[in-house]
Amino acid sequence: MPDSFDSAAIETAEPDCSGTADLPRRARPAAREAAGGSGVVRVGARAHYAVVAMVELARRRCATPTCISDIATCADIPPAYLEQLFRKLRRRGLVRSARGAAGGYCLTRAPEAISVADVVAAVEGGDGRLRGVEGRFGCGVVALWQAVDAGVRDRLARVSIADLAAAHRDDHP
Amino acid sequence: MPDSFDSAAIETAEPDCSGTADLPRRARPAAREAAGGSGVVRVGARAHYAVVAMVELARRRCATPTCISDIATCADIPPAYLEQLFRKLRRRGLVRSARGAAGGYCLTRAPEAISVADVVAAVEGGDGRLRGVEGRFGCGVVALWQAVDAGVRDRLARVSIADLAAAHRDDHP
DNA sequence: GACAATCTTGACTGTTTCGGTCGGATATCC
DNA sequence: GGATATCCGACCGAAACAGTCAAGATTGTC
Repeated sequence: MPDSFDSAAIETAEPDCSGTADLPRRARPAAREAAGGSGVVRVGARAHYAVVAMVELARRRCATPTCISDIATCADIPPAYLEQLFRKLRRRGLVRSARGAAGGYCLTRAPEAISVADVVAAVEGGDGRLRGVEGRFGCGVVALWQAVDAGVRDRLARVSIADLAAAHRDDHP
Repeated sequence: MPDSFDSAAIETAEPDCSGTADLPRRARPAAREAAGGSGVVRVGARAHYAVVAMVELARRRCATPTCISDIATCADIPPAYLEQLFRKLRRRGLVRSARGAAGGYCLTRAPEAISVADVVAAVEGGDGRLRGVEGRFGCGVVALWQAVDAGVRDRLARVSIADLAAAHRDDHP
């Protein structure tokens, strides 16, 4: 992992990834929003779900495809919602799908070759650069926003799904 | 300016800050949203307006307070909207207000002592840390989001309103 | 003191985004 | 052919966002 973001500072709540198939799915916290503390960085459920799902997919070896409900129950993500996320991931060529019985998804590349930036861009519809504020009054201000965004994009591009999977394995050995 | 975010790469569209008091105010682009290119950094109108307004306030020397309509017309911000932004800035102690005729706002501290992070936090209601995703499944993922957010906050804390005002002066000498 | 300029406050509105769901169609394995 | 999966689009409620409005309070100026 290039940058050391200390994952040791986070409390480890073991997700109990096997016997929670029939917990009250409606009673879970509906809004899992993540508005930013900085007021500029905002990680929504979409991006978070997508990255977690990809990490989960990386943990399973790609011999046989993994179905959505597996990952959904394991990572506690609404299956129907995860489905439409995987659709976007597939359209971006990050996962491959197998239809029909015993179907599912698996990564198209090695997890080392998939960056978090890739995943987020796929699911957020990120077409690239910072939109909306370009070329307006306060050029210096706009330049700042763009520089910040570029920095974040650069950072996310340097972290791979494999990195996160390894960190996850360190937390839950 | 600590970090060099190249403001020279931005085209300079002179805002013509004097004779535009009566342009068709309703006909301007209504939605000035700024969703992020990285999918994680999002600068909305609130934060952008607030920073621009503070820079504009820093450009005027604080001998006499500046009224909202001045800044609003100059920076092309809806006055009524700017007003409620200044309210939040005042509650955070970033600006001081003078009521009555010939009233207005001015900075409470030197612009060198006000960071962009201060302004954004004031106007976004940012109470500090990244909310929402803490302590959930995918600890490594959460740690990444938090690290990114901390990096951005740190960067914004290192850029002062005076820095931006100077950059603006360089663009429009 | 009247007047005008300005801040102060809260409520209000219309649009967009977000998180999530639903129903059906299609493909594949047993 | 049935069970199991992906696929697809439409739909929904709630929240956030950008912006407006209509009062009232306060002060300088004439």
